[in-house]
Amino acid sequence: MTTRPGARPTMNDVAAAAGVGLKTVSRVVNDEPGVAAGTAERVRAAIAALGFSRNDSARLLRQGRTATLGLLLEDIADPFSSVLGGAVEEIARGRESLLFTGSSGAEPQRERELALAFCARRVDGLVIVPTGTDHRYLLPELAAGTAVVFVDRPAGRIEADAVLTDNAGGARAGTAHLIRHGHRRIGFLGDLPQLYTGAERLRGYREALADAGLRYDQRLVATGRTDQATVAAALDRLVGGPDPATALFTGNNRITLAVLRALPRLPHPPALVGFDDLELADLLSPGLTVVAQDPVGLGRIAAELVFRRMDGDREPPRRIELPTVLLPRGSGEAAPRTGR
Amino acid sequence: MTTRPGARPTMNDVAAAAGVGLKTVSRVVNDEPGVAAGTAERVRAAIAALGFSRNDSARLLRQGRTATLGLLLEDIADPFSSVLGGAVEEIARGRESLLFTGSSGAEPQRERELALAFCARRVDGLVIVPTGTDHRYLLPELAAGTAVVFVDRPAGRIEADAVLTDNAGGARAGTAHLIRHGHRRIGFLGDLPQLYTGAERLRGYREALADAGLRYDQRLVATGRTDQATVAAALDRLVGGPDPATALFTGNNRITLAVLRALPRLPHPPALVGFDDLELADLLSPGLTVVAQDPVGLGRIAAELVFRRMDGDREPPRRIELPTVLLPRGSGEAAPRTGR
DNA sequence: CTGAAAGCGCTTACAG
DNA sequence: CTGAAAGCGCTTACAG
Repeated sequence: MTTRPGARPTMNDVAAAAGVGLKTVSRVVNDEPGVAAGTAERVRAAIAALGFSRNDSARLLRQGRTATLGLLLEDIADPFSSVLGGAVEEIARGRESLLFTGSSGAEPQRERELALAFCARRVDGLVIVPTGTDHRYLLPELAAGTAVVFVDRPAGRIEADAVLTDNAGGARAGTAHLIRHGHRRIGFLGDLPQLYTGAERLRGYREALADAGLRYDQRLVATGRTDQATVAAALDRLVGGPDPATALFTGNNRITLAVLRALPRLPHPPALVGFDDLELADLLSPGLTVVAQDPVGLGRIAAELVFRRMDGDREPPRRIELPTVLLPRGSGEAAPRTGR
Repeated sequence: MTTRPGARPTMNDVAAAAGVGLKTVSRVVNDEPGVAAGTAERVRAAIAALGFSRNDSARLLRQGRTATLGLLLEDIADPFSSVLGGAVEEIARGRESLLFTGSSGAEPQRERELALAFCARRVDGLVIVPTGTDHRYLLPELAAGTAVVFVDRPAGRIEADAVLTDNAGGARAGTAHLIRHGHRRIGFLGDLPQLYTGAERLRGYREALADAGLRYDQRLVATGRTDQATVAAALDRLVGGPDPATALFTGNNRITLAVLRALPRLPHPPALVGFDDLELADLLSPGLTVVAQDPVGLGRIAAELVFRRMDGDREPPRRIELPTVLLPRGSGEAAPRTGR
């Protein structure tokens, strides 16, 4: 049976066609008990004849929930974001929840617009990789009972759940690894220290130096933009001069990639440990040694936490830190050239 | 002003607080003209005092649309899916549309469940990377006016828009590239030929052989599962024996990766061209020659098409094929060993 | 076993 | 300039 495009039959249409009340149709559609077999059969026939399917948006409006989670990433096209998102999706699936997904593109303004758009749709919960540093705009939503969990970076200026990587610990371990292999001049190439993860990783680097009794030398540290040209210039600075770096610790994936692309130009490539893993890292020569994060764990635990909050957990905001894993593959185990 | 958690003020609450009618609140909230300045001010004060924010789900129910697109990928965590999804997101953003996202995990059953769940929420349109081969379950939705566009693979058993890669052309070009470099024994490692993309790429491989007057030899073709062990075994078969392959064409990313991991074991690594690009492909040694697809283009064009349909385009279903690009980086330009 | 009425939070169509 | 009534497509609470 064909109806004109755009015209969907409703429960009312089914009720009329079957010659029953609206509520009886609702009972059949939702498999509620207490409908005579014959009545149910007529209703089902009408449903099939009209091609009826329940409008879940209307249903959920009446029920006062949306069975929907908002997932706000930095950039869905980025492997870290998408793997994290995949883990959130898997947990959400087990809870019969659909997912609104959006990317902030690292723009606080867009983060806010999207987060509030999700809330305006009345998502039951929000999992957010924040970009901005002031999340007071979410206070009314939190007060209204929306569950919000921050991932990868903590919330700014509000108290909220956060699931984070042990950034400082990871950077400390990666730097210590280079020190253990004989390096004393270790360069750090990182994000802007205004970014939470950037600052934490720099802190870990400094801690490792201090642990080993090495002094912190600002000339070995470059933080800023992560495009190829900027990183290449910073690299030249760190490995040039009278007392150059013999090893590098790179503070994130984009920087690691830029360094890898710039390394072939150098006569004496430094040892290298990168923060965060890359898909083909083991196939490079030498293999790329990294401090690996756990994006799956971040997403899974954040999603589990947001559902726990939705289930009524009213404990004070939690901060969970996931450990990193050092994966030695060759690039981080080279001895310093000057040490030979 | 704090309310008890879970209790959101509605327009009715605002109207009561401001001492005006419901419709006046609606006018102020939606910036409609025709409200006296003083009245509007009182309403805005009440909105601020109560912390009101409009429920867009309720609004959209009344308006008969959802301003939402459903995006069904194979696996959001996979780079191809996520890059394609990012392009869809960007187009959707320009149209003020939110995105429901889900992954079929290559399971037809799950694809169907998710697609129908999106439709039950009454998404305005659906962009779907199909896994199943029978999409008649979408006929009622299409009849009801939901815009549906298939990406990467065409729909099965229904007529619908499809935005595809020129799989056969790409595989043909990649294979011809190897032939041009002197190879006469070229192995093909591919997906199951039941999969659309797998079959098309095998077809392109055969066409290139025919173009060059080379005969098709089944002993040089392996199709099936794409896990490491299966691919490694197939590789051994193709490069072993009396008349081995001197070059390989790999039919997708997972296979290319598995081959790269297995290659170091071989005494005489064959030349290699892979279908689909990898992030670090240029940093391998030798660089990996690939036939690159355009996941951004696929997503963007599919999204533009779905919006055009939503805008009322009733032309017959379209099939759009995007070209591939051959990127020579070293692995595909090695001459055959036996030719030396 | 069945269904009429009210309501979820808004907008639409209309009247003053 | 303002607002009461009806309605979007369902469920809830209740009465028979």
